[in-house]
Amino acid sequence: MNKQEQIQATALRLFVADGFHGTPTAKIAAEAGVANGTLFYHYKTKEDLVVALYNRIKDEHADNLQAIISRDDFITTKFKNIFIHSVNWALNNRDKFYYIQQFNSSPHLAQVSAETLEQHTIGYAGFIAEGVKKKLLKQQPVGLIIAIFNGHVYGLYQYLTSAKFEPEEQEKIINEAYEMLWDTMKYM
Amino acid sequence: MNKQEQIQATALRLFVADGFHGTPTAKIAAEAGVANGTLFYHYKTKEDLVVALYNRIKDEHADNLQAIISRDDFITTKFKNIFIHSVNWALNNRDKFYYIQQFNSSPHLAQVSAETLEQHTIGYAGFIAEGVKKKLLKQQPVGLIIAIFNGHVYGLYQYLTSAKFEPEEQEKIINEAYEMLWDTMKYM
Amino acid sequence: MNKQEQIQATALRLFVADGFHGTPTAKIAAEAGVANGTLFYHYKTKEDLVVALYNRIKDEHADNLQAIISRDDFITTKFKNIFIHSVNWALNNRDKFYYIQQFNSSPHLAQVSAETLEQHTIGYAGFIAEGVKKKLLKQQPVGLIIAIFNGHVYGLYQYLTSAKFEPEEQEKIINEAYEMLWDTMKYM
Amino acid sequence: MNKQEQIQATALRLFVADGFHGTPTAKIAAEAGVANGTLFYHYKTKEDLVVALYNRIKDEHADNLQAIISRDDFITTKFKNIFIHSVNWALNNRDKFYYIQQFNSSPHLAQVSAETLEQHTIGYAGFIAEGVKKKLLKQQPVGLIIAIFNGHVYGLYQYLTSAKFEPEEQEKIINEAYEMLWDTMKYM
DNA sequence: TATGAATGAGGTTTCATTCAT
DNA sequence: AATGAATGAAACCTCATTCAT
Repeated sequence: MNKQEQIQATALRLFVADGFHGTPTAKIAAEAGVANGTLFYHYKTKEDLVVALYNRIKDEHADNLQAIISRDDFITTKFKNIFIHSVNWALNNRDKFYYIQQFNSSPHLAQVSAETLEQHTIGYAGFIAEGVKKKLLKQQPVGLIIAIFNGHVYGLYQYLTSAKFEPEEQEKIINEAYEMLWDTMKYM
Repeated sequence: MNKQEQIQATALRLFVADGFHGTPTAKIAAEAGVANGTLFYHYKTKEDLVVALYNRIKDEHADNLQAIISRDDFITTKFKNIFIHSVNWALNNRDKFYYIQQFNSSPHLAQVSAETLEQHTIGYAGFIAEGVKKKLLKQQPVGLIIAIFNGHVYGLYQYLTSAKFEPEEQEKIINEAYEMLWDTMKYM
Repeated sequence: MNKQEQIQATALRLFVADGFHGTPTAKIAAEAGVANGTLFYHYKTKEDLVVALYNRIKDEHADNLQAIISRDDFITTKFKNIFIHSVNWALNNRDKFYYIQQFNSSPHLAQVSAETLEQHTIGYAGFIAEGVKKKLLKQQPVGLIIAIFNGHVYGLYQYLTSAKFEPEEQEKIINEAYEMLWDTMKYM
Repeated sequence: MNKQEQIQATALRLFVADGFHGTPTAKIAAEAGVANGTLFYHYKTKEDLVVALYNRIKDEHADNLQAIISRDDFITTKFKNIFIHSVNWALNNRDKFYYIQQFNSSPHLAQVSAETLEQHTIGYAGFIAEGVKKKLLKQQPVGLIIAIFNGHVYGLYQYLTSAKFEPEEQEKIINEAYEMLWDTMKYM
């Protein structure tokens, strides 16, 4: 892990624990084991670091989804896999998921160009559009379907993290939540 | 509007625009038209102001919902009304809705006692529990239903604010989204 | 002397001794006996302080000259008095005079509007124009005469400060330098 | 142009535009097209670069004057040539001339030994002394004459750079300013 | 109840300089 | 002779908070 990665990993941990503004750059540098100036050698400003971290996580998640979308499965299978994967990714990467939420409801979001934001959902949107076109999904705008899909993931995540569930229990809940989502999404 | 209210109204506007930490107390005071010290006369600390604002908005929203719940309607009607009202409230009070999100995904949340948080959903939870018991809603934990309900509201809100819709168009979308939600929630 | 004046007086002393950039704001505050933040309460930035100091000294000097110009003397007498006064002012306020030089040959000068700069010479320029018109001074552009006048003052100042002269000796040199200047300036 | 010269040329340009302290070494290196470390390979410190640049310019100017002084002309002709040349050099090398002013009114000046400073005027001073001795110039101390001479050059320069003059107009002004200077300097 | 000058701890950022390559 | 990543001291500035009025 090079210094840039050390900085990003430490920043993620601290941002999630204390918030963007609750985390001094000096603390990030210290805990990452680099000098104060090194952080600013790699990121022009603190804001730069915040945004870079966001983009990296988004990219990482988008790449994962892309891998699922590219697989040679039925659309309905893909749809389920995307849901299951998204929820599990969120649960297994709570810091990253929380960071994305935090970032999305902060003024930092304005620093990310609409273009960049769109690219994070591009493969995804194409896939949903196909599902709508083939009348496997409800005849609603792609944007609406994605938004509700994400809301569903978010709601389920909130529930699962509000208490401690056993692995099997958790799996069962996810599957049931998927059935509920499918009731919402399926054509007819 | 007295000075306290001026301060809260200004704080809300600025917090939403620039974030909690992007908004100095001095700026709030200046734009509220009061002296620097006045803010601290009414709120012991900045954090106090942040939390007081959160609680006031939450209370306001909870009171609205309670009014709907208390009406002498069928449960299913109430359910729909709550959804419609929640979405419309969010759309008509974007600053307040955004503020709640922002607050929820920030370390400030820890300042609010679990007790206080619970009180905001108490009437609401009872109503859902009744729906489950009477087999009008899916046989799932109340917490899960509420979480998914909120996720649905949130997803729809995101969609409706991602572009400019005409009033009638918006209303139509909300109704369709409600149908989708109902598909998820209804028993059988 | 209020805090603002303490800050300006200390800043002048330190800027002259160590230069603008060689003088930390923290040092100014400390030696002025005020808190660090107090400096920034009165001057938005360090640059602000630098410019305010410049303007105050310029104003002070311009007021002095104006007093001489306003006296009911012959123009030639005024001319001599202005020269003598300027040189003596420079010698008795070395810090201020040096500060002006330092400022004039620094990028800070660009922060002062042309308008402000002009106001510092306005009474002065009118007086020279009158002398030219009445054929007491050489028939040259007012700007050129002022520039050479200032150059002469500056040159004499440099000489007088290059070594230690006795008061009478100094007075004699100033008078002789005035005669030299007058040879340059007089009509015919 | 080798790397050292690139660095000096870039440094001059940037120092004049932004001041010594307004110009980071990193910027000099970048704009000179060399690596950060290269600057420090050639100059031990930034101060070293600043002083080296000063000395190089001073030497260059002194060499020019020496060439004029060495010519087999009448003293009065030399005197005029030195003045004309000095003004023209300043006008044609505004960056260098400005740099010298800036340096002279900065704490950097203290880094240059008195000895070095003297060497820059040595030939010059001898020539003036001769003029005084031969009663071609006023019977005043050499130092005073040089100081006023320089003040005159400086004043004229200020005037000529305060506005845009046509070449012929400029030449005429310089000649008239010379006549004014000569009125000051000439014996009787 | 309200003010606003004053505070000082602490934050982000800059930048001359070093050093392994 | 040249590089550029890394450094850390120190700079400027912000801002929540206090307090005498």
